[in-house]
Amino acid sequence: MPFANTEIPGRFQALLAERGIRMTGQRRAILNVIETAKKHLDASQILRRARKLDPAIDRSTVYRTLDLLKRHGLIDELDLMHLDGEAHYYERKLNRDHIHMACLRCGKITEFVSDLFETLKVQIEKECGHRIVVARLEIGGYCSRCQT
Amino acid sequence: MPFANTEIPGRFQALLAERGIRMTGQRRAILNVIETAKKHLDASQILRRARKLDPAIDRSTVYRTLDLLKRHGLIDELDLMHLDGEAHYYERKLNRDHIHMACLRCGKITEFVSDLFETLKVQIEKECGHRIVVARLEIGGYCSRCQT
DNA sequence: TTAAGTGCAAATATTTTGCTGTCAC
DNA sequence: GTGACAGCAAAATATTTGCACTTAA
Repeated sequence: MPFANTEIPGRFQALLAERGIRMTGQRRAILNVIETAKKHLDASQILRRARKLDPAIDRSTVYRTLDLLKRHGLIDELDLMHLDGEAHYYERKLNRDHIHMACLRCGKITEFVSDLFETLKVQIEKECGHRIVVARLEIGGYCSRCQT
Repeated sequence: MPFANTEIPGRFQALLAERGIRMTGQRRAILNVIETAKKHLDASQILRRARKLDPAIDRSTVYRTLDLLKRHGLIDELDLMHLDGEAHYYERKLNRDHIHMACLRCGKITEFVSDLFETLKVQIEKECGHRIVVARLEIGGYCSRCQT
């Protein structure tokens, strides 16, 4: 197979290489899972999917890699209102923060970008003299389909 | 501004009584701790303080009471960017949501309210057709004293 | 070569649950 | 009196760590 999925040079790999971070098969698998995920995954789900690419991969490697990516600002950690247990969810950090809304009835997660949110962050930085590194706006409520 | 708490103690008790919730010595102790707290407390800290009022109180009673208060919308659960472990922090829910900003270096938590935040919530409700029950904006960054 | 990374097993941390006896109403 | 609540112990869930072996650079 000329193009195995581990060969897809994702953005993560390039960014980590730039910083001199060592690349391993396990990390490639985990990065691949996160980069191609179509929904928010928690550590267990990432482990399960990564094992399809590299069956021997260990749970602690997943946690260590998530920690690495967090420290390098490549992923965001979400709580999603703890709709389902206390696990954290992870997603690639994009240029723009987005807001997560969790439906308390059906569990659906809706994402949302907002200029007003960006303005709010700037206002906070100005008024408080804080430098914002990460901003997480999570909302719990009822989506349009679940309202009584 | 943080904990601008001008309300009379015992407000929780009154609100719970209104709803026909049974009042026990243990609950009174826990409510008292949360109502008089001057900083955000996690479950273990609440337990420790509540035991000064009622030494036999159990950890599971604390969790069950916190759950009760959450369900009745009397307290908010915070993560505070998981600055110190994975525990949750609790605070009385006030009329107005406030934003929590955690300094990633010194750990200081700063709170503030913002009209723009209120506007943003209204905008989200309108544009997405969601009904917001709880909105949590948590920010990690560096406070004015900790900036390099 | 060798520091960084990994697997494994055990430890920690946080929260939840089953059960039985107790107490607020 | 009775249904809600509490204490206890054990389980469940989520994450971290120590250590010896392996591997990327």
